[in-house]
Amino acid sequence: MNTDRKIPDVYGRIWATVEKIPRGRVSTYGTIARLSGLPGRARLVGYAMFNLPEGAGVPWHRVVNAAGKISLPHGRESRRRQRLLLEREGIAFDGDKLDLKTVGWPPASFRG
DNA sequence: CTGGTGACCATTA
DNA sequence: TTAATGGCCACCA
Repeated sequence: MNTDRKIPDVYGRIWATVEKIPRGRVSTYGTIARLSGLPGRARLVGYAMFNLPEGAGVPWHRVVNAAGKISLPHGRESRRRQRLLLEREGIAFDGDKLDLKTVGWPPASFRG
């Protein structure tokens, strides 16, 4: 394969995990990191999202922080777009945050 | 090499 | 509840 790739394949692994988030659900940076085999590297997931090319087909909007809030800074266009895309999928917001217990993925009942 | 930054998170107080 | 702290690691000047 490609032994002299410039982009770390962890990016591709992270993006592949994000693609698994079903419509109407959200996951967190830490969870994506863990499911990608990169426990404790939540910041790397944020970095991978930041460097995500547009039109890649990755549902980046379904990734929020552990507090259940959109992590993009205020005033940024993509922040408003993320909220819009989530509400479009039927996700309800209470102020700035959503309920991870309800719309979080994987669901809490995953275990067992 | 060093130091700063960031779409993070768990712990502690 | 908020705030501070340490850990994490790719990238850049």
